[in-house]
This record gives sequence, structure tokens and C-alpha cells, in this order.
Amino acid sequence: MAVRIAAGFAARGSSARSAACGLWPRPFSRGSKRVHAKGTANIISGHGYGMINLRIYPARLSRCPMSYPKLPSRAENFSEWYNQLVLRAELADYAPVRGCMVVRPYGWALWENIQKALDARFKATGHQNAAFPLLIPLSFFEKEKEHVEGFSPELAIVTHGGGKKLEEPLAVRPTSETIIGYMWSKWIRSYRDLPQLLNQWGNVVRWELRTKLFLRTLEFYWQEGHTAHATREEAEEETMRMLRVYEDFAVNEAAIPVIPGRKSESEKFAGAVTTYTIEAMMGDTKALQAGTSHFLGQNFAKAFDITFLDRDNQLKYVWTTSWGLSTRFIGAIIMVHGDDQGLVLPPRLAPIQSVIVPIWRNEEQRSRVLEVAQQVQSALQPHIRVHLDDRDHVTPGFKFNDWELRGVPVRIEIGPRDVEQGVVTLARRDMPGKPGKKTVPMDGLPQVIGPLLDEIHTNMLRKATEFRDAHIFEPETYDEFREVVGHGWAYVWWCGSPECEARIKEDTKATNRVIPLEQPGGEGRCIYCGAPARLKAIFAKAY
RNA sequence: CGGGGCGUAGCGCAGCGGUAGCGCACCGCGUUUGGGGCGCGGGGGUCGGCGGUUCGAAUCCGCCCGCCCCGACCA
Repeated sequence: MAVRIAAGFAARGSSARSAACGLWPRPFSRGSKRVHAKGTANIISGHGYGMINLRIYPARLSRCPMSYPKLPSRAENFSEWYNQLVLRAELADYAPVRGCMVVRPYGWALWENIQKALDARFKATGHQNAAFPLLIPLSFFEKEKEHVEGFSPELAIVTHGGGKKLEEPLAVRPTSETIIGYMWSKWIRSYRDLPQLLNQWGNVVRWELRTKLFLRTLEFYWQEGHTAHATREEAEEETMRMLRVYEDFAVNEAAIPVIPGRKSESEKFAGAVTTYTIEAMMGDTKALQAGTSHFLGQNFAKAFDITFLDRDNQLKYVWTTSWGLSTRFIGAIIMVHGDDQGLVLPPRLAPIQSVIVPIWRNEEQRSRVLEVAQQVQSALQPHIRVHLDDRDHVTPGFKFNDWELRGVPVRIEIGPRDVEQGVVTLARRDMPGKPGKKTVPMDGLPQVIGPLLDEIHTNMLRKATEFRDAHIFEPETYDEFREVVGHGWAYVWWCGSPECEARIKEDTKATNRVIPLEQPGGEGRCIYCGAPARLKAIFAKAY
């Protein structure tokens, strides 16, 4: 069993400060003391996070830390646009450790709203939350062959504790199938103990080589659901049920259209029998796996000896599933909806759903306008997450840009003219400029704002869907295929062979993203080899 | 780890042997405020680190550390 558990061989000496990144704050770069054995993380401090359920939307966001000339446009450099937007909107920042990020209050508030929306759905489908430890005996990873092969290269390993070398190294969890499997083998005796329907909110560590804020960081936050069932059918149903939960969440909370489907053998989770995904198209047409649900069969049951005595008095292995959605999803929200002005947050998840920007010319107007603004704030507070921007050291124009950068769905402008007439001016983030502006009476605002947020949600979903559909192509020939994966997705017949996938990847960088659940039926010819094919799959470049 | 680009004020940069600079941001005062206002004044630096060359190093040389992009691996 020559399994080498190597933690990331962090690119030592591999170059770089940023040319491109010269534009934003750099992490500390000095005073680093040498780390121990190459490839091992030595001391890990757990990152617990509390279940903070107060409704924090920062009472007063600090001003933009950077000089603020404009964001690069999406068309000119999508990657730069993304990096700068995350920093400027104060969603996250680089941590002193390569590949790690700090999620700032505004970003965390967004994550909390994601958590709330998902958690409610998990509870509604019968799951309970629990917490398993961050540290897992290294030996656990050797029990399931594919799992160890998949995860070994990216484990962070703790070798010392309390000043001494540990007898058995501990892995910082990259996912919790193993530790949960171990516990289930203790807890499960009979069919009466099934199903086990658990979920955990937490953080995991995977020693990735190439990182990007939210999309791929060494440590990330997520939810991992784990269930165990008496029968295969029940476990398969669970896998699909949770896939549909993710789909529902993406569409109805985040306004992100997704394609639910199955992953090919080469793309599936290490240790799964079948992996399902919700696949989303980003604004640069690249694909992103936005959530996954795995049918694990009896692989982990056998590795961890999770058995139960069934009604028929036979000892059987359980059937397990796992499913997860991570802070990566925030990256999806940014890249699906964002525009050249900045974030466009889906109203149901936005930390601040509406911001009030008061406008005045002199002291007298200031007090009058502010008073009205506060009344409007109070009137809206029971209904929506509203923030009054009463900063007086920046101009209204600055605030407009600032809140647009931060993606607040609705801006409420209140100036002397509005006060005079008993109205407010609303500006929609999803419709820049005059078309998105309208004047409404102050009185009816609480009744108007809810439907407006819904309309914005619907409009965002429609736009994202139209964009996606306009960039899904059905090439007939391989030449056409090569051409379209440069600027969109290719929806094509595929014979099912891993070799064709591998060749396509090597040739075009496009991978098999998803085999949609919804299939046209019939038969075609594999886009690569021309053999008879019964499946249509989506190939695309991906994050 | 392979290829490329880099490290000077919070951010972006100039300076490239002779006292550390500019723009933005920040602080104060005034004036402004319906789409990133303006003026005046002010604070802020072990020039990534260590060593070498030199009368003198941000600048030349060596080693190290770190960052970003592309590639191989991935939620």
C-alpha cells in the first residue's frame, strides 16, 4: 500500500508578484519562517465559525480601500474583472497564506443568506445538522481505494501537536465521508437506525495548486450532507432529491439557471458510484459545477464496515450518499450576474436588498431629507433588508457608484424634490440607467418593494437563461465543435468512452461537464469518433 | 513543479550609484452634494529579506522569501 500522502508541493520559488495583480492589496510577504517538511502543514488552527443569525448587513460599510478608477470591463479581461470586483466589493481578501482567503462581512452576510435558504430546504427534507471533527486519522483515507487516490495529493497533514511529533499523522478533512462512515459503523445496528439523514456546515481544506478567490481556495466553507439508507433505491432517490434541492435553490434564490445531470466516469467524485451536478454557465461562457450530489453505493459502507440487521434478519451493508455546495457558489453569483459596474446580487440573497441614498444641498435640506429617509427606512425594515447611507463625506454620485459596485438590487433616492412631492425615486440594479428608474409615492413603498424585488429576480433569471441558451451550440462536425468551445458550450452526441473525452480535453481544453438528465432520446454519432451514441453531453471549458 | 511577469507609502506607479518621489486613497478646514466635486493644509516608507561590491546601494552582484498569469491536478 504505497500510498503517498503528500500535501501540496507548494510551488516553491515559482515566481511571481503580480503584474496583473499589481492592482490590489498584496498579502504579507515578509517574515515568513520556514515551514517544516516540505508538503506538510504542521499546525493547523481550526476555523470554526459560529452560526451567526443576526441579520448583519454592515451598519456602515467602510469606503472602498482602493483608488477607485473603474473596474476593468468584463469583455477586456474577465479574470481581472472578477478578481478586482471581489476585493473592491469587499466580499473577500487574500489571506497571508497562499491560496487562502478572508471572507469579509459583506461576503459572509451573503453566505449566511445562502446558508439560510439551503438549511431550510434540508430541514424540510428531514435532515438534521451535526458537527464532525476537523482532524481525521490519516489511515482513514486508505480504506477506500478511489477515495485515497483522489484525495491524497491534496491533503494537508498535521504531524505535530503539543510540541511533539504525533504517532499517527492527522489529515485536515478534505471532506467527511470517512469520519462519518466510521461513526456510523458504531451507531448503526438495525434497519430501525436507518435512514441517517445528516448535514454539516463547516470548512474543509484541499491543497489546490491553482487558486482563485471563492472558486478554488485551499480552505473553503461549505455544507456537506451525508445519508445512509437500507436500500439502493432509497439512496438513489435521496441523491436525486438533493440534486433537485440544489437546482431549486439555484433557480429560485440565486436566479441562476442550471443544468442538472450526471458526471462522466472521469469527472466523478473519488469514491462515488455516480456523481450528479448542477452545471451553470458563467458570464465568459465557461462552465462551473455549482453543486454536487453523489450516490456512493456501498463503497464507504464496505470500507468502514457499516452494516445493519435487516427485517429479514440478514446482515447488510448500508447505501450512502453525500452532497455539497460551497462558497464557490458565491463565485457563480458574481460571474453569472455581474456587469461592468460591479456585482448584481440576486434580491433573495443580497445582504442589503435596498439602500436609501439621501440627497441634500444645505443644512436645512439635510435634516428634512434625513428625517424622511429614516421614516422610509423604518417603514421598510419589517419587510426587507434595508440600509440608509447617511455618510456625509461622500457625494450622492459616489454612493450611486459604490452601491452599484456592491450589487444592491434597489436604490431608493430621496432628495428635496422627492420630499416635496411625497415620492421616492427607485433605481433597479438589473436595469442600469433611466429605464431602471421610476418615481413612486412614498406611502405605498412597503407594498411596492416586495413585488419589485421579485420582478428583479425574474428578470435576472431570464437574462441569465437567455445568455446561456444563446451560447449553447450543437455542432455537427468536430471542426465545428473545436470552434464553438472557444466561445460557448457544445451540446453533442457522445459515445460514452473515456478515451474520446480525454482526447477532446487534450485537443481543446474542453471537458465533459454534464450528461443532462433530460435526454433527447434516439441515437446519433459520437462527435469525436463517429461511433453510434445514445447520450448527449455538454462539453465546455470550465473553472 | 515547468514557462512568463513582478516585489519602492493603503493602492497604482516613477526613480536604476549621490538626502525617498508622483497620482489616487487617508486626516483637518472650507466650499460642494439628483451619477465617482473643488481648493488649501497635513500624516504616512526597515525601497520583500539576508549577504556582497562601493567613500556611498532602492539602484550593481549572489542567495533566499513571496505574489500574479499560463500549464499539469481539482468543489
